[in-house]
Amino acid sequence: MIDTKQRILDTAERLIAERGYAATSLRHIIGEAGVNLAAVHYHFGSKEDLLDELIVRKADGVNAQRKALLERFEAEASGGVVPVDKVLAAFFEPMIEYGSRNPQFIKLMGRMHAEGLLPAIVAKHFQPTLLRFTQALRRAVPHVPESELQSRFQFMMGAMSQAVSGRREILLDAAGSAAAPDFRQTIRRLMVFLSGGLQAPATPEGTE
Amino acid sequence: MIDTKQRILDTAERLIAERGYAATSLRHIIGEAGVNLAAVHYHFGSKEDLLDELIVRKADGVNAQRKALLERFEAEASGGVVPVDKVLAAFFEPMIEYGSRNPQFIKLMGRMHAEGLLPAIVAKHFQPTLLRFTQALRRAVPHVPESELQSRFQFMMGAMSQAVSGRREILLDAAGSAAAPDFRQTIRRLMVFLSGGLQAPATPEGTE
DNA sequence: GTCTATACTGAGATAGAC
DNA sequence: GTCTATCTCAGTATAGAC
Repeated sequence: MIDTKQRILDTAERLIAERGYAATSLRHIIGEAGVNLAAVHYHFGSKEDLLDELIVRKADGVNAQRKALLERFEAEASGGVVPVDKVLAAFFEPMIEYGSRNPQFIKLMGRMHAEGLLPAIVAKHFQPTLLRFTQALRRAVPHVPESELQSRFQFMMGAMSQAVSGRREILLDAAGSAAAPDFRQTIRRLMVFLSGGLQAPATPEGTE
Repeated sequence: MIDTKQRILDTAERLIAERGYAATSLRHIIGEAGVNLAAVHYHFGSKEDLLDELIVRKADGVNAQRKALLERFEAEASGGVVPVDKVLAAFFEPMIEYGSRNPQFIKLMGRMHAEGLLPAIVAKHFQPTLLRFTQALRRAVPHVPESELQSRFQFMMGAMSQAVSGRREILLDAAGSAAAPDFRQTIRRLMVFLSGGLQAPATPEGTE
């Protein structure tokens, strides 16, 4: 059948979003998809490459929107500096939009984070977008030295990763465990948090 | 030999810090430790439980110091509120101290994060400490509603996780890749970043 | 160019002898 | 407490049918 590849992709995406990457064996995927084991390696080469394809087909659209939105803000600023909050909006709003309409994508990203796969994925597929945004941030917070800005960008990715994961288990807070906020609200909170963190004063060079 | 258990622990810690958890097979560990495969399961039950023991014997001291430092600050405030920066200091300074004298611990934590194991570990072994610190934070930033404070705590853990990992790969920044800052300096930067993020104004409830 | 059947290697786990 | 032997399941590789 000509749609073998597609069936593998769809089934893999669903199962990985539900159970996680490591916990989803290729044999499980091919069982549900009704294809042969070797077909996976024929079409994708390896389990890891299969995952890559999943991510790419989801992330490319979001990244394009991010870039477009940032460019619009830059055009509106016409030579001026796009403020931090707008840079953050350009980065996160497309994700909110996409995620709100595509809950499986959120679950998939959450799984990727939970298994420590997000950084590698980000490094592989988001690099050009991220470079674009560091440049914008550099202009938005000129009081922060380059080296520290890179650190803050790392922190930002870590916080985002945690936010996207949807995990609340870190604080199973016997006390007032409030209802879990939805994706949109969580990311909004993240943007406020990051805005505060990115604009903090520069850290003094500890020479002690 | 009675020190079989100890030899397994030491060898596992070293190998996992060097190569990562998933990449370190039990057969590799027992090879270097000179013990039998079944001994691992006899003493620890499973590979995962072995990891747990590694973490516990490292983390307990740090957590005790954190708690003691926070309590000292609270005593000094004598009924008043311990400011955010001091709460953060109580949390991170013991880690800086321990990490600076024990580089393998940092590598181990970095590996744990890189493989997505940190959140589970944190949830298992750091829960009481974390609860203690959320209470202190709640008093330090009373303008942030409980639900959002929990979100911010999640973000904080994510940022910390990323900082501890020592990864720079997210920004392999063809351009000015500054020299990697050392552990102490990175955590100091993290504290400044978090201070800004935690004290940000509350996020408006988007009802759109 | 697509797919199937089958085999290979290495992983964690376990039962039972000593 | 320790060790041998074995089990199950994973990802991967290949030979060959269509």
